[in-house]
Amino acid sequence: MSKKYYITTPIYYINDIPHIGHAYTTIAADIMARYKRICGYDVFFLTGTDEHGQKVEKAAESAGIHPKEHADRMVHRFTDLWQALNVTNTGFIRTTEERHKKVVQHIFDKVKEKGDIYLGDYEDWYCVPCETYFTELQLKEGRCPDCSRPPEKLKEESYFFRLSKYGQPLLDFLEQHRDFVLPDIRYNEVASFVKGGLRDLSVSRTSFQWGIPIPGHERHIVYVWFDALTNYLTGIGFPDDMETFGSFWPCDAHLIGKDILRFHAVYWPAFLLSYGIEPPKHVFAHGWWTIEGQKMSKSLGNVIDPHDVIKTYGVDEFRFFLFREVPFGLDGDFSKDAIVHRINGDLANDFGNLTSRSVTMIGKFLKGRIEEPEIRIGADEYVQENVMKLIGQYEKEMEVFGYHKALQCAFEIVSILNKYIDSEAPWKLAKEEDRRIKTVLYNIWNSLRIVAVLFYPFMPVRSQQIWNALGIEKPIESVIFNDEKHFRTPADIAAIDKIAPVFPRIEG
RNA sequence: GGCGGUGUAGCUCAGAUGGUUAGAGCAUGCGGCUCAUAUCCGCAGUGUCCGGGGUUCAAUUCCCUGCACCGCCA
Repeated sequence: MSKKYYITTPIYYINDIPHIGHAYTTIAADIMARYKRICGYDVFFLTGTDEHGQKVEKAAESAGIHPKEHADRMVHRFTDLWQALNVTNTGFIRTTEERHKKVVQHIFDKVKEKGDIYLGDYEDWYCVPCETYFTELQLKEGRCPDCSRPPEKLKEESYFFRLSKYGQPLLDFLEQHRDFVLPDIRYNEVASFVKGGLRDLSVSRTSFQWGIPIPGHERHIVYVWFDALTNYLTGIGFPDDMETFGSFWPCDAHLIGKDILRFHAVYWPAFLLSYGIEPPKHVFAHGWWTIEGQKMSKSLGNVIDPHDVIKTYGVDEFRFFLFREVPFGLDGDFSKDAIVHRINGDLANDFGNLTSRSVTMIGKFLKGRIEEPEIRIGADEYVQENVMKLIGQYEKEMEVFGYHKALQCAFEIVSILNKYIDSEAPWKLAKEEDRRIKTVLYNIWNSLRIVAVLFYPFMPVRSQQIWNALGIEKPIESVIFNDEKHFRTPADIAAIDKIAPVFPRIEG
């Protein structure tokens, strides 16, 4: 049985227009999925859409259509984007699917039977003109924080999840799984929230109808998080296909934005503990992007459409930028200058130009053939040793979502190769008819082949182009990483000649 | 108000169980090469390592305190 890896993104709210934030999480998951695949894992990569709730109900109503139809119209915004971004998800879940409804109802029932869900009253402040609920604390001097009008107190019958009971179990779990919350700077946040005491959680609503009804009490609709989080179970076949489910659960990683950490790191494991399913292994919370130094917001009109970025700069360039520019987990700023700078500096000048000069030299000086080296000196060994060392570092970083550092390792190799070419000057060796030119270009060819693999999870299309330029025709996505980590004389490759720049400079 | 974090070169950041010249990338200046996408390589820098106090033979690194900013919670 092959090794299994299960990674997820959140399910995105169907009313949202996909932006850079959605793209960020999903690409992050895709990078890991691709990486794990070339490492030999059988990967389940799940994403999807959250399609229930009052806002969807209202949007559909004003459009004069059924909420499901509304969702059907909107879902393509996400699926189209994932296609455009070359995202290789293996599953896609919509919370309006029948299979999901069954799972939510099943879990709800069981947890209720166990006594962890009970019927009570949910009290909140409701601002009629704004049509929004607020908690006592959100009110400003007893008035609506948005419009300053006095809200009404509404009491609604609601089911509650006995979260209060899970404080200690959660603390125990956190204590035993110090790497449950990643990056570790977020761990304390979660632990102190739990230590602060947990209140029971309202998990149903009667104020709207668009959702999953509670069996036997259909006036009640399962409320957002209980419905949404359960998708991670539905997506891999729970409970009908327990064989698949059992092979992928516990989930290796839920990738999320830092805004929904509490739901994933506190509520979700609590639900699972109550039901009796092991919590996931890791929840990784990443940061937020600002745009040209400003918070992204509809009112500022600076929300970025990923399709536009792709059109202007290219898919791989976009994917690359997001993880090269900012350590994964921290906040970052997306700006035109920054992405152009990265493309020109890292990709065109360093990596792209390295590829060009290497390929041209192999074509010009060796007639496009890589042969077994006859002699080898210290400089040649230095390159091999460092490439090996950096591959090892890269692997370690990838294991812990250290994408930023993993890319640094790849660029360290690029830098070593540029220096190597400079110091060994193959064009001189060619003139002098020195046999060592074969050694130098052999090393360069091999290192570049490996670097392309290191870049592959981030830039699948460009990496393939580089492989092709190196005379390798097989699809890079089907490689076994372990087989590529060695220097070797290629047995069967196409003749190597010139290539057009893989990463053209952006002028202006 | 509580808890946690951050404050290091022009910019973005790394770093040391305390100890010789505190680092990287980018930006800047100078030099070199010509295989290459006017690309690459080398050299040169500059820093009161937030302020104050303490521990120590020795602190930017540990402790206390102040200031500033950020995150989570109330």
